[in-house]
Amino acid sequence: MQFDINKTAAAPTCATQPTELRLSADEAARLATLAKALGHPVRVQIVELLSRYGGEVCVCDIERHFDLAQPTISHHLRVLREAGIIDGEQRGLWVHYRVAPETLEPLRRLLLGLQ
Amino acid sequence: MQFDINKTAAAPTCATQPTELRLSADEAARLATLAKALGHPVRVQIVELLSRYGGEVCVCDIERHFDLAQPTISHHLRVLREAGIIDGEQRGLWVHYRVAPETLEPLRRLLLGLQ
DNA sequence: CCACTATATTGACATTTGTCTATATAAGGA
DNA sequence: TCCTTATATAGACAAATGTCAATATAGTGG
Repeated sequence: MQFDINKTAAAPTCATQPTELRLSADEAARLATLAKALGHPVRVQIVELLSRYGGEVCVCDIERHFDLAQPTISHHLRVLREAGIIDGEQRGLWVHYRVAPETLEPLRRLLLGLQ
Repeated sequence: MQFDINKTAAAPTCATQPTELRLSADEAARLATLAKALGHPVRVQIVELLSRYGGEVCVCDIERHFDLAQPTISHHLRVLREAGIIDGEQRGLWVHYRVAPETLEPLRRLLLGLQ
């Protein structure tokens, strides 16, 4: 066995207090999922739009606002739906979407806490 | 020229009112950038942590909370920094990060509007 | 049952993201 | 000046994302 004869004096240590996480891994993952679902301009527009026309917005109307193929809009609606941020309801041939009001509450609380 | 003799009766149309976007493309893009930067559990944890220890958190401390290689943490800090959500300041060998309080305001307002 | 319409799904493909290892940079102390 | 440490950057690579064309699904009405 050898001594480490080249060992130098201990480096100065960082002066800050050690911190602790408050969010569980699950909470952080849930918040990240919500934020990620809002992380595209088209989805931001869709959610903002739905929020102002409570429950009465048809996919055929949403599509008009974007220069994107229909399956692309359908994809963005699915991302929001799977995150629980919006809900769709069939009405005859059409589907109407609305914002699910409770879903974004944890993210809202996070952002208010960061203030 | 031909008549379309197979033309059927007009389909029923969707009964909902046409809607309008309120966000400009730039506003939507900015909001999406902020949300996307928060769209990873590690970044959610980092921002929540920084918000509770205002301006006094060393990278060396942040790293301790995650089972990830140092460059990976550095990458997440960079994503948050480039979105303007956090700022870093060199302190000797160390770098301290803090939340930039104004940056997330537009996202906060969006979420409050969705309530 | 058949034709038509609105929306969703599938599959392909380029781009972006998250992670790592290796290396660079910059600050401090001997 | 040289060594050590903290953090950042570069590069590689697998996985996820955004887009489209093609197709499937489901509802309406003849």
